[in-house]
Amino acid sequence: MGIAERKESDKEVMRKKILDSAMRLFLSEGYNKVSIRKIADAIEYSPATVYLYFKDKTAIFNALQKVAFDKFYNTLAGCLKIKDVKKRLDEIGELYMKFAMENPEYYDLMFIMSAPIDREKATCFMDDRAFNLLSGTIEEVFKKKGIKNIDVEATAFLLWGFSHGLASLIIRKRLALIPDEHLKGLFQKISKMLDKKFFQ
Amino acid sequence: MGIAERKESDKEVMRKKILDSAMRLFLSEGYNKVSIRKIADAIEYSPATVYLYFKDKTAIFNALQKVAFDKFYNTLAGCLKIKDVKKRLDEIGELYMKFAMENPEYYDLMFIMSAPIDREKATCFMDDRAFNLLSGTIEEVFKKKGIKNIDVEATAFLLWGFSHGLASLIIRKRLALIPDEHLKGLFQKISKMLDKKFFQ
DNA sequence: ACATATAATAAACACTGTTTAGTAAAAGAA
DNA sequence: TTCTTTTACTAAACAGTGTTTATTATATGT
Repeated sequence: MGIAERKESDKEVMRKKILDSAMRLFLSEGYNKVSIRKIADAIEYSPATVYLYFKDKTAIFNALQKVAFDKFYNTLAGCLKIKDVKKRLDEIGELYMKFAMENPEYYDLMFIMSAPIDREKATCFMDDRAFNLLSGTIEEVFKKKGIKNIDVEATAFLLWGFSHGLASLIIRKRLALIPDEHLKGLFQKISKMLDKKFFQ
Repeated sequence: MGIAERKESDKEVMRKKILDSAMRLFLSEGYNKVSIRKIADAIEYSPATVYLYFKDKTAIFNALQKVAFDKFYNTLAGCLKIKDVKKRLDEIGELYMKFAMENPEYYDLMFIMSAPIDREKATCFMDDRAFNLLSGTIEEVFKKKGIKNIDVEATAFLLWGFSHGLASLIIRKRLALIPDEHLKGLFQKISKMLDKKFFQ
């Protein structure tokens, strides 16, 4: 059955080709400017061919989202090289905002964009991996510091909620009137506040 | 100059007619499904006529955004009937989330949607009115409780950032896997945490 | 060599935002 | 009132969108 296998791998190659083009277009021009025709042009096939490999445009969207989540988790996982759990937690915050600011299109794709989402798949919930990394680290910090009366899940949601709130407001340009400098200072000030109140 | 005035008021009537139709369509079908042709159909004029009253679709978007911000501020201002400033602050939080959950399309329009935004206008920055209401109330609470070493602006951003983070994740269905019950409990838990740490 | 299954596509359908050129009615001037 | 000008409106077109269908050429299985 060598032919069937080769065909299967050909299909994979083609799918990857489509996704690569889609992601390139997506990152350079934004989601709403990615059309099936442009993707087809880029890979030098007809628009209809794309539909032989993906059910519709949202199937492509979902595949791209998976790519973004992988990149996102790999970035956050960079914190694991830091052994001090408190410093590791700080690093997660840093890496989270850095990722959002440097990869706004990826961030948009994962957490903001309103293209139809697979409610079946767990990926809509931040990506369990990343959330577990956060709450796991918080738990360790609490353990190390002997903090007992604070709910870990609630704290994780507070930190994530705030970070996402700020990141999404910035990405969607709702804080465009506030100078970058001021915003950065604000974020650091709030981080210190939270640190003082919750982790000491 | 009676004629010129009547013409001016006719123009206003027409603009309002367009916006009413646009908002109705917008609330019932979502922004991406509002087309100029549908608006034109609803008011029984040709699509081209719409362009005599609004430069383009984003001009309509901006006008609708203004309507949403007015409704939003009026809702939040309901907190002013409460005299106890601490309770008033709690009420702002309640009203904020209630507004977001009950009017997701308005909320989207104001804070999430990525249609081009007037960077000139202050409305992109939450709407100064609402933000001032929040930070003003926080300031009063701090004053009343004799709290001195906490930055008011930073605290306001923390509360807003967190609330918006959660609201936008819910509206864009990134928390769809978490049962409503659990989510509600989580929000209340976090509110109590913040209350204990920052306002007592 | 022939039949069948597969991969790819041209063309069409039903939409979208926006512009242009043309028309009919209203307003202003004589 | 008559004539000209301005205004309000629209049909039709342009260039784009996601998606489907019927058709063709090619590769596979017998």
